[in-house]
Amino acid sequence: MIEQIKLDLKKMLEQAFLNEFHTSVNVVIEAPKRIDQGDLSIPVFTIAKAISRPLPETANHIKKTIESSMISTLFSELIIMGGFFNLRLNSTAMAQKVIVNYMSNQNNYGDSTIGEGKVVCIDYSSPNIAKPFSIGHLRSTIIGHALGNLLEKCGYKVVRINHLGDFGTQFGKIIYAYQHFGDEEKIKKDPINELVKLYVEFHELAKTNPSMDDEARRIFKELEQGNEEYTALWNWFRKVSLEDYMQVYQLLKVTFDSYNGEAFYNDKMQPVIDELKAKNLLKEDDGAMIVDLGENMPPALIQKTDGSTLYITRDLAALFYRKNTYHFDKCLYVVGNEQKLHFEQIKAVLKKMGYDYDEAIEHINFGLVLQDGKKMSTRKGKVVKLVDVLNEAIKLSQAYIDEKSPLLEGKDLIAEKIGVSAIIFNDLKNYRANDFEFNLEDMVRFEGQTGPYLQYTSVRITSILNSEDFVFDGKIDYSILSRETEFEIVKAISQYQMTVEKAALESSPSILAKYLLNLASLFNSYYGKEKINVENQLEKNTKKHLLAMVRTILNDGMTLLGMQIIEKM
RNA sequence: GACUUGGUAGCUCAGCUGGAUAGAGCAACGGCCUUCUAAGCCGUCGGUCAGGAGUUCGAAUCUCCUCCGAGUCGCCA
Repeated sequence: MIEQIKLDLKKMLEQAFLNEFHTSVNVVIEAPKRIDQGDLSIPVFTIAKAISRPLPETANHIKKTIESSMISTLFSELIIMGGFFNLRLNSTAMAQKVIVNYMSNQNNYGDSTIGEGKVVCIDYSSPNIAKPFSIGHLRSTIIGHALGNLLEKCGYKVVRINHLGDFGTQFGKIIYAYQHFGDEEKIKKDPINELVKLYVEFHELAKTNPSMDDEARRIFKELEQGNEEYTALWNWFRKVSLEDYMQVYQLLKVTFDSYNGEAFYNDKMQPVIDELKAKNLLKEDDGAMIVDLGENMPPALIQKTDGSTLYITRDLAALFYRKNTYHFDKCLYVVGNEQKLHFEQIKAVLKKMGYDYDEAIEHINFGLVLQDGKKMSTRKGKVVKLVDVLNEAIKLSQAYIDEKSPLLEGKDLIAEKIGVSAIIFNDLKNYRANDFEFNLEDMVRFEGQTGPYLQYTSVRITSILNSEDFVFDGKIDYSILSRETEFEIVKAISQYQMTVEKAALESSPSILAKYLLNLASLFNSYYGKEKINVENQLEKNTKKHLLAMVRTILNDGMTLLGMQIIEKM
C-alpha cells in the first residue's frame, strides 16, 4: 500500500516537472533511516540539477505541487530537511485503508496476481541415488520448496520436479564395486551407508588401478543400453535410496509433482543428439562429440568417446520434455553455485539450436556448503547426513521444552516442528548465493534471529487472542493505530504483499525471512511496553486487531518458507 | 593462468539501480518475570565497510588496480 502511494507520488511529481520545466526527471522516493525523518523521503539534489534551480526553490516547488494535488490528503506533514524532502503519512487514513484491505482479504492476505496464467517448473532437491541426503541437497530442497510456495502465492502454476540423480557413470562404479567386493546382506541392513562405502572404496582402489574407471564406464554404457543384470541392481539401489529420502521429505513436509530423474530421460536423448546433428552443431573432438560455444565458453560435451551420454545431454532432453509437457514460462533450477557454467552452456546450446526461450531458464544458484572453508565431497566420504542434523535439532528443542514448559501437551510433535523449522529458517534467512559454512551450533540456535523466535512470537499472540473471544469486526479506535509505535506496525503490515512479490520475483526467500524477523521484532518491542488486555474495551479491541494481523502474516509467511506453525510452546 | 563469486563490529550476516549519523542477531557487560508465554524486552560496549586510486554535491554501494578466500575451466553430476 505504501508502494502504491510512492508510485502515485512519483508519477504525479514527474508529470508536474514535465509540464512546467519540460524536463523529464527521475523522482526517487525512499524510506528514511530514522523515524524522526518521516515516512517517505525524496532526495532533491538530482531534481534541482535537472531543472537548473537552487535546492530550496526546488524543494518548495515540490511542496506546492503536492499541496495542490489530489493526493495531498495522504500526507500529514511535508518537511524540508536540507537536501531532502520528507513526508509524513496521514496515519489515520493509512491505518483505515490497511484495515479495510485486510478485512476484505482475510483468508488470503498478501495474495498476488502477478503470476496469473503462467507456469513455472522448479527443479529442486534432486538427490543422487546411492548417496546420503546431504546438507547440500537440504539447501536445494528448502530453497526450492519455499520458492514454489512463494510463486504459488503470486498466482503462478508451479510444477515441482525432483530430478533424481539416478543415472550416470557413478552407477558403473557402484555396480563394479558391488560385484567385486559388495555384500547383499549388509546393503539390506543399512543401504545408503553401505553403498557409499562401496563408492568410496572404489575411488581408493581406482587411484592405483586406473583400469577400474574404464571398466566402470563400460558397465554404465551397458546399463544405458538395457543390460538386464545391471538394470536389476540399479533398480534395487534406487528403491532403497528413495525409501531413505522419503523420511526426510516427510519430516520437512516437502512434496513433488514429479520424481522423473535422469534415468527417465535415457530414451529421450537420441532425438536431442539427432537434432544437434541435423542442425550441424555437433562436431567430433578427440573422439567425443561436442557443441562449440565460441571463445568465451568451453564447449559442451554431449557424448563421450565410448558413445555414452553426459549430464548436459540428459538435462537438455529433460528441458525439452518439460517444455513440451508443461509449457513452462519459466524453468528454475535450484542447484549449487559450482554448476554455473553448466547452465550457461545449456542456455548457449539452446540458443544455437534456434530456440527462443533460453531467457526462461534460470539457475537459482546457492552457496556451497563448506566445511573448514572447503567444499564437502562425497568422494572423500566427508558427508554430513541431513537426518542426523534434523534429529539433532529436534533433540535440542525437546530439551528446551523440558526446561521451559515441562507441562506442555504434545511435546514431541511440537519439538519436531520447532527443530525442523529452525533448520529451515536458518538456511533461508541469508541470501542464498552466499557460501554456507556447515555449523551445527548455528543451525540449531534458538535465540535471536531464528525460526523459534518467529514461532514464539506467533504463539504469544495466539495466547493473548485466545484468552477471551475475539472477532475481527473492525471496531477500532484509529487514534491508537496512528500513534508512532502502532503505526510502525501498521506500515509493516501494509508491506507484506510487496515483500512476497519481491521475494518471488527475485527468487530470494531471504527477503521474506528478513521481513518476518522485523515484523516479529516490532511486535515483541510493542508487547514489552504496551499492555494488550486493558480495561478499555475499544482500546483492547483495537490492539487485538493489530495483533491478529501480525499473527496472520507471521503464520502465512512462515508457511511460505516451509516452516510449521504451532499454537503453544 | 582465465572466468565467476565473495571480503562490512570478536563471530554470523543485512544494507549494494549512489543519499542523511553504516544496521540486526550472537558473544561480553548491566537492567526487566506477585501483571497478557523471559525461546522475550530495554540499555552499554563494539567499525579505516580488505587496501589504494578515480567518477560525484554525495561512495559500503559505480569504475580501475592490488591483496586475500572460494568455485569452475572435455569425457563426474
